[in-house]
Amino acid sequence: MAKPNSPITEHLAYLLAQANREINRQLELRLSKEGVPVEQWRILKVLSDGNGHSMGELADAVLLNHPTLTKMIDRMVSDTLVYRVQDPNDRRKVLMFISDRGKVLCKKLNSLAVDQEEHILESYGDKSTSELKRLLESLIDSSN
Amino acid sequence: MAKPNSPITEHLAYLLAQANREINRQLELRLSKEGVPVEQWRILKVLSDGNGHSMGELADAVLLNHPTLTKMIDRMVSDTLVYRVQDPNDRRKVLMFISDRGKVLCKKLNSLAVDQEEHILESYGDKSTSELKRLLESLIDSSN
DNA sequence: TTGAAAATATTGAATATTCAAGAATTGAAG
DNA sequence: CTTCAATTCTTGAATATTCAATATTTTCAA
Repeated sequence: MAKPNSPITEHLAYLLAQANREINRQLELRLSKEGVPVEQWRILKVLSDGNGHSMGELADAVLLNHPTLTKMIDRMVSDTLVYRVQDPNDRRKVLMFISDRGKVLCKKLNSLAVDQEEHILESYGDKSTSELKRLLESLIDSSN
Repeated sequence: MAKPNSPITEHLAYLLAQANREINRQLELRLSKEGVPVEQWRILKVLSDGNGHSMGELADAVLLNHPTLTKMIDRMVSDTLVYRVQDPNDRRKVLMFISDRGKVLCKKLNSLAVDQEEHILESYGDKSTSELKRLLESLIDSSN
């Protein structure tokens, strides 16, 4: 008998891509109110601990390749949202810091993002959301 | 008292992006054995039902914008994996079909993808995987 | 101490994606 | 019928991303 080839919509990789696309689209829509791409919000959020973060560290944290990050940071420096400082302990590294202007923007973006999370909680449910988060974390863990 | 700003790693949007990136990276790695990007595998898989699918339908199914799909299909036509036929019932539409060569390739890709799914099942577990799939489907549903 | 290898970030060329506009066809209202 | 709006797909220009190569600094073994 013929093996019924599972449709693409049943693959985990596809479901993840689809869910990610949809949620990201919604978030993008909100952040566009401030004219900021999702990646820049991530960068600002990571830097908003006030510490310096190297480019490599940042690239990992915000899920961008090094060259892509470099060019995005160039733009953000032009917009005076962040600034570069050479790491005094290891001069190969560049430490990124958030500016005051960046902090102000980040706050606005955070509340837009919180809006979205709340909207998800409403339509999707408290329980499902936290369970999904748990499973995603554990999937990520098990992939390393 | 200060509101502790939740780190980016706790946002659903971030967890989805991270999981998607990782799983996609793994799949990419396997499919690269045949030199095919993930999106092309999706296209072949959708077309492998043997029916004609319009570009709009395909774009939705494989999570690509229209112009991006058009250009990717151009490449696949050059590689004789798929071909275009004008829809006789609505001449605005183009129906895409998979070629014999495309079918052969798709089979090979399917087994590479199955390898990955099995690898995930092993390291992540049967139960978690099906539960995660269920939650993702329901998230996608609730977003429409 | 020196010199080769590793780590870090950036650059430039090649490639891919996106946005806005265009061409062709259909639908449907007057 | 005719015309105008909507649908479908493609194109070209602008933008963004990636790959490979480069420059700089550090590490570490000989």
